[in-house]
Amino acid sequence: MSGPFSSRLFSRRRSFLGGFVVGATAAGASCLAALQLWDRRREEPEKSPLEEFGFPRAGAEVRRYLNHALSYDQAKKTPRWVIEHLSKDKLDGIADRQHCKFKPDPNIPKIFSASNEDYYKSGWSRGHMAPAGDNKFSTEAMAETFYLSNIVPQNYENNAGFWNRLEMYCRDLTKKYDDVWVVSGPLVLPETQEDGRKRVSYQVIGKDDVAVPSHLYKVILARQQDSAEALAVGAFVVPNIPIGFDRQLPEYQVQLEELEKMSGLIFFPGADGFKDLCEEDGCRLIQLEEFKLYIAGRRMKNARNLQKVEKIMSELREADIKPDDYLTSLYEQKRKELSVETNDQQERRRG
DNA sequence: CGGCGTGGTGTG
DNA sequence: CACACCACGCCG
Repeated sequence: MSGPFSSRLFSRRRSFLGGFVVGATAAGASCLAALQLWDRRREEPEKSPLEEFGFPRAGAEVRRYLNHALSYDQAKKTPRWVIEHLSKDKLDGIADRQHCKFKPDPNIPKIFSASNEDYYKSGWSRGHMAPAGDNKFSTEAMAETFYLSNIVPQNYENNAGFWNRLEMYCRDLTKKYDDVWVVSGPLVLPETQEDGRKRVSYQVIGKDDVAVPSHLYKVILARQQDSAEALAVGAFVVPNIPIGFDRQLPEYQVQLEELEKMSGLIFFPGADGFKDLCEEDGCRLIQLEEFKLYIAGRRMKNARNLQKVEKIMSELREADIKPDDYLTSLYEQKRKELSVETNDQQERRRG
């Protein structure tokens, strides 16, 4: 009689895991490797001719990282979906993207992986699905978002503009809701041709043929703790092209079921009775002036000399944007700080 | 916040 | 000497 460790049971499990290591820890990896070796030895005598070379397999279904999980599309060399959890405390930290590098995900077999060269001079930027900025609490977690398994080819302007504003909006939701879950991913949607027929076609880039999505989607699920109110959900489909600041988020909202039909995914199978996020919240994205003020603030923090500091302020003036209190105080603080340094340098030079 | 390109240094 | 890599500076 076969016990719980019968080769049959292991065989099923192995095919589910696809032979790849699932999980982020080295300990888990070596443990699974040991199981696979043991499994293969046990299986050997029972193999039927059909099984000799193994059955086709999809590879790892789900990969888990510190603050996100994803399903990887081995043909397109991009994720199918990426899910992450946001909360106020996770957005607070000192992790710095300047020390991060885009690189192939070491957990994904090379033949199924994209490389940086695929993106280089392709005309497309490397767009995060789980954003780096959601992981300021941990340098490790932030570094993991730079794995190319979390990246899709994205229009530059879209990435820095509309998609960036959408990501900021998701982070902003944590001020209003205790828990926010975000699912992001690429789509290749059919287009109607001149003859009226519909066709799916998409560009691929680099020697690895990384698929360029026609659209990106986001599903946002928000929950208020200690509240009897239903979960709020919003689904959005965004074309992978430049989108100006005059565009608002509700213009890109779709019914959750519509997106499920397009993507082939059921997003939150365990939940129902959703309220509409945009009816609940308004779904207001940051406007151009606010955006430029924010950028100016970031630049001000990084400024290394007085010349840069003044340049930031004069550029705002040219754009006819009045600095807010935050930027003004940052400016004065920075100016004081840098002029002190200049004095120190002068003293050192003298003596 | 989101990205890119380049020039200097390290390496075989 | 050619190449890889990283720090830094640049842009929206």
